[in-house]
Amino acid sequence: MLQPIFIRDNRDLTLAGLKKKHFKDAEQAVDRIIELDRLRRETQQELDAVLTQSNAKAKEIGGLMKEGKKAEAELAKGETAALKERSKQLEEQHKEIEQTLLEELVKLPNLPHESVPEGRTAEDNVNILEQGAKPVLPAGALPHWELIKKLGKNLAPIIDFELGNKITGAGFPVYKGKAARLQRAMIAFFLDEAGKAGYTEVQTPIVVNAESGFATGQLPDKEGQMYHDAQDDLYLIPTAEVPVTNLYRDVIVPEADLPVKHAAYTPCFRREAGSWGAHVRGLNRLHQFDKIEIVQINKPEESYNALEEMVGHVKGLLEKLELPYRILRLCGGDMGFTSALTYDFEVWSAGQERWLECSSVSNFETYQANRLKLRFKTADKKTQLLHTLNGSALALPRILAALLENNQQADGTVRIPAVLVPYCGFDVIE
RNA sequence: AGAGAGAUGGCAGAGUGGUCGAUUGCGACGGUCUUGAAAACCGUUGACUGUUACAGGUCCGGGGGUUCGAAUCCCUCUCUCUCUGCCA
Repeated sequence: MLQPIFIRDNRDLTLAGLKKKHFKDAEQAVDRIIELDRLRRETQQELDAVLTQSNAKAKEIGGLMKEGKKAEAELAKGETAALKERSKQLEEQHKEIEQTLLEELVKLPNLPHESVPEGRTAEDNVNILEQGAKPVLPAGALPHWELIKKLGKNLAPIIDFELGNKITGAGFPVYKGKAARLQRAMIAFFLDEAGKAGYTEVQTPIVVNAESGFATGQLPDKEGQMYHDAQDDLYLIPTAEVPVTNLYRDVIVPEADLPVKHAAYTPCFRREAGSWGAHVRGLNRLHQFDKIEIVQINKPEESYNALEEMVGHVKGLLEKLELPYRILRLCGGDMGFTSALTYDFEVWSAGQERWLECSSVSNFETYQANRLKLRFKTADKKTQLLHTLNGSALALPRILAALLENNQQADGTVRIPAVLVPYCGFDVIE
């Protein structure tokens, strides 16, 4: 959430940023916020003045009572009625204005960093790096949803969508045998790599309350994308970003503890309402998937270095997995609501001859921190909002798809990259 | 799930209607002393809002109420602890 004080001091900057994100009716929204903020302060000042008077009166009466001057005290009491009524009125007004202001603020997305390219759709994202050679597949190579049917011997298919349909529904596959083992291996590998890079592992709940959803920006913006348990008003997390970042809700972090770096493995749940189509076969889009997330909390002046460090970490993972990938700097129109700068990683899926998004690394600057009330104390003892960042390192299903497809061999088996062999205990899936 | 107790500043822990934003202890920070450190002593030490800066205002789990005045009384919600039940 943007701060009203920033918006009022930087109206043109705000408008330019919103335009880059293709936010509709920005001028109207911004001016309404500025006006509401002015009203809020005006009402606050008037209310404060009334409260000052009534506080003084109450003290005066207290003094009189102590001295036993009952008659005078009673007289003074009579003078408080008008003040009381006025303060009640103003308080109500103030509360209402504040509520409206919050509702309006919540509608504004984060402002993009200056390096964010102009553009409206994924077509306009800027390819900043392409790394690794696309493999040349043997004759008869298949996309993963075909390939899995031929793998697993008596367990075939090793990834079973039909079984998932039976016990839950579409988008909830069942992994069997070496597919299950390979996923477990990747989880351990990714967590170990994060640990080596200084990220402290955490295990958090995977259902969260509405406050948590609000603080990281999923609510109210993405309400319909999360599974919701109405009975207890809890949400299944769409990403570990939500619980991990919320560990620091309402926290003033000692400067010496910065940067905070965490890694977490969790299942992720996404309703993906209305996004099913021809391109989402197999593992390409699921309602439940596993992901290792890295999260950083850092001082404003350090956060873009941290972002680069996170990008470097994800690059390292893909290179160790021997997967060709590219990095895109997302354009204003394609970025997330809460992000100031996002890099997407896409892995080459040779069986489909497509790029698949497998990681998204973002700096949210103070947008989440403002909602989280996540701050630190500067050397001159001022409290200041921190910056939050996160990235996938990595999301499993599309990595799994790429591993299966890219490593198909002429004999129909799949080779496992060397780095995972110690983790899974086999070097080929047949 | 049933019965009872509780929720106060970084922590511990006072405060049951009137200068209480809150006694005290610990911790932290600054200073004196010391070759240095410890000890001792002195001082400082919450957040939000607001102002050019003061001032002012709000916050004692959340919300509501009583009162001229609430950390203190009432209602309600949430959470925690103890006992009983159930249970991976």
